[in-house]
Amino acid sequence: MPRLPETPARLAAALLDWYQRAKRDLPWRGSRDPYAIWVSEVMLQQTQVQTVLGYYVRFLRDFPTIEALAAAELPAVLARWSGLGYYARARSMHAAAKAVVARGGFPRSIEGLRELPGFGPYTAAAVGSIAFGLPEPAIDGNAVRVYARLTGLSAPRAAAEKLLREAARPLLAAAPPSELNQAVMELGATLCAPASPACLLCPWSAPCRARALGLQEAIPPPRERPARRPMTLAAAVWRDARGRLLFARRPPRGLFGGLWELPAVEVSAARDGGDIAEALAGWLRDGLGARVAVGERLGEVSQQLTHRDLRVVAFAATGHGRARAPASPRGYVEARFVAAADLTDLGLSSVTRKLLALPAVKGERPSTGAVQAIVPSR
DNA sequence: AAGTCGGGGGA
DNA sequence: TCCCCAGACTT
Repeated sequence: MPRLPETPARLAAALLDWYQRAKRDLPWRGSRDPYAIWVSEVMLQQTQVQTVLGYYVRFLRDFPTIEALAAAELPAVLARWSGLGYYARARSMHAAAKAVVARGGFPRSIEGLRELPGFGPYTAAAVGSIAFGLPEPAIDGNAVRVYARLTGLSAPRAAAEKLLREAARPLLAAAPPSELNQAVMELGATLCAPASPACLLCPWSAPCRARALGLQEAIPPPRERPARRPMTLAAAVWRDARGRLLFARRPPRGLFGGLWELPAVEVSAARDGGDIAEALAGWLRDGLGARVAVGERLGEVSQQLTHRDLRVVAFAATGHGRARAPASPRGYVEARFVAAADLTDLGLSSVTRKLLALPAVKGERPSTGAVQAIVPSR
């Protein structure tokens, strides 16, 4: 069990003195609104401050209160989340907003908060301490690094989290919980960095056990991460006579759950050009029941995910006669043709935005005649 | 306990 | 290219 190297009172005093001088001015700092604090905590999960800033301001502008969020439709919420990633966060937040409004306000205990969708150990502690002053250590990636170095604990992150939460608990009784938790995370985000920590500026450098041992760069050990597997998709760029593009909505769970995208099918990564087009043609016929031909290859985009190396190849699809959106697209919940002006209302992933930005996709016009039809292979 | 789930910043 | 980011949820 890791132990604090100093009295909680002294550690807290040194940290808070530094925090008052060094803290960054961020939009959610100083807000007393539990809803605004909660929104920031959810957006900041696995996401750096810099990335969140713009999303946070726009989200609170469109959903200024928890009542507004609870009353909104999920597609509008996903549209505001578009590009931020980990879309389950938006789905959970919407569900939790409904629950909070229904019960007349946030629970005021850690256990109560933990019952809300999307409230794990960290988020419950962060919202509980910052909004309600509950003395619960908020253990995020920054806090693990700071506390592990302070106490000299060298253990894998999963095990370290629980141990450090208990080791840090006395600190939360020695200072205002809101300030203390935020100060630890600020320290981890600005000075106590994963590599090359700025120990000379750190308020805890004197008591820091890792520094005393010269192990500040070795603690905590790097996280094991799974290999990225390649994944190749073929996407159809299919316009109706009015130039609207066909989009399909993915099922609510799983990768890109609930988002809209150009209808696509996964193909073997080993296939190249012609083969991918053939696979797409077969899927358009069998999976969409679409009477279309696959035409020109319009380009490709790629996107690195945590565990996947995503590559999407876009092909023009050309219909015979009047275009009609498929009623039951395989692998999707629904499909419809969407005008360019209406795209801002849809939750789109970043890779879909990249596809739409391809010159050959943007510039493609409704086709009027001859296409290079590709006969699906059996 | 291990996988899954996005996307980007910074070295 | 690699590591990580104010993690949660499923299996």
